[in-house]
Amino acid sequence: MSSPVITRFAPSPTGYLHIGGARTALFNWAVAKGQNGKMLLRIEDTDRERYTKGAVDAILDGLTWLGLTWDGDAVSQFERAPRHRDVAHELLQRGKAYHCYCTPAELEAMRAKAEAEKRPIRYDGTWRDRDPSEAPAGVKPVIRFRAPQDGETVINDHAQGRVVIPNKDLDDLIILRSDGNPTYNLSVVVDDHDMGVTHIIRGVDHLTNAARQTQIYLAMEWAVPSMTHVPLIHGPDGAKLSKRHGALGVEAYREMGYLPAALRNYLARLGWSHGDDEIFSTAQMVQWFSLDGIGKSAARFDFAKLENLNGHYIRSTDDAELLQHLISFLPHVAGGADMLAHLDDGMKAKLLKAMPGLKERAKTLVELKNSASYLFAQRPLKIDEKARALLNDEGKAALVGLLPVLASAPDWTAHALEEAVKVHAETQGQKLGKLAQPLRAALTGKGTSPGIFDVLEVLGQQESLGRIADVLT
RNA sequence: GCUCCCUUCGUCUAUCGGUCAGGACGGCAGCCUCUCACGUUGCAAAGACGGGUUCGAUUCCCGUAGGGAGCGCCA
Repeated sequence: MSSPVITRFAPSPTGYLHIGGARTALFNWAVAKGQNGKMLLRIEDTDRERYTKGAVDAILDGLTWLGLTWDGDAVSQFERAPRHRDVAHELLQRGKAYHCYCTPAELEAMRAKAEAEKRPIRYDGTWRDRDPSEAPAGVKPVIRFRAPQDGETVINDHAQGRVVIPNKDLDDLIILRSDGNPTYNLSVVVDDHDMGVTHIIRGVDHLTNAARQTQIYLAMEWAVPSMTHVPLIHGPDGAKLSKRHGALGVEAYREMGYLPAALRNYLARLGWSHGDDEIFSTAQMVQWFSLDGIGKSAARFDFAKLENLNGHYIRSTDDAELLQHLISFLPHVAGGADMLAHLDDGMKAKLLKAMPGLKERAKTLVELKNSASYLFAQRPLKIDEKARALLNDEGKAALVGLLPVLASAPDWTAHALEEAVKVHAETQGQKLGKLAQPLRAALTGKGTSPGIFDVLEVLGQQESLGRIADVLT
């Protein structure tokens, strides 16, 4: 019986779930699900100056929206500080750590000097072997880890391979601040150990930390977990993903109208692959997912591909389910609240009927919402004189003559109504569609059309339309 | 500056020494069509560069160039 797999996602509460973090969470989640293990959640909230409750909630909301569930309660790293302190002191007793009395000013000077002399910026070990009796009065010491100076530290990484870092390049890091609070690298090691984490999966930006953390594991004689450092996600221009690329947190993707399933699928394919498979269900992904499939190089975020994928998911989602997605999406988009206010049971039924036609041409929920807006539009619709002038009597007569045909249309979508017109036109040997075309162009300027349905409304046929509506509903 | 990592079509990627270097998005062209969309057919498009190893390198090794990450009493 092999030991259960325990992964963890450990974000710091920055106020949103970064898209890179979302992918990291997805990978952790997939590994845990696929191995029948657990994914734990730990909030790295030790920086109290930045901490806010809202920032934590944003992360939890993001994960929840994405459908990534965690096991047990979220662990607060801050609350575990006493335990971290204990370990720091144990390290002290083991001779693996020591007090350092350098002041921040001295350290700053040390760094400046090293930089000026173009030397690597590292702590010079002033207090590493100095007798504590020489400690200056009135200076609160920090505790530094006594890192090995010779040899090398090896990280056997599932994504990066065997990474070797010379120990001479790693200095004695502070593990306990002068105010008695632990620092990140210590806390992470202690927490991962105490939480029983077997697999650490995080961004490559932690690779150097992995080396320092490995040294701490070794000093405590703890088993080093399996490590996987996944490459970062870059913006479309190849630079680090940042604010100017628009979207940052997953809530932004939500607002842009992407479906969680589509985002999961897209994110999974960014840095990970399973042969030529592009579109797969989350269940399939979980089944296929393997740390070995993770690549080494950074990937650029491609909105066009995400959009294409999202369109696919919108089209293949069940109508009723898609309606639910749309409804829960509305509060997050401009103008959505207004639509939501008019969404009584009757409107829901109409929307549901219209869904087959609507979803075929929507790549995002925003587009779905916009194209559905004709159902909510204030009647009668407006038409300008220019457009009206373009309609000759022949065209009017032809369109009005279509009313009976429209009444027999199978559903409420503009598209379906147009199909009915088409069939009629073919049957009658008339090119009625051609008549509607110039009007549509005139109404819309260009681009998407309101459809025959709205065209008729514009023509002042509300009464007839009312009758059609009765027949249809 | 120092350490580590990366480099296949524009983008995401497949390939685990021998392939006409495959797929997807995007692009272009055609079909379908009253618009958009969907669908569909086809086309263009890649191994950064230079050395090795080998009968044979995209694949293994070294170097160069370019890119990225890290180097806090932040996480």
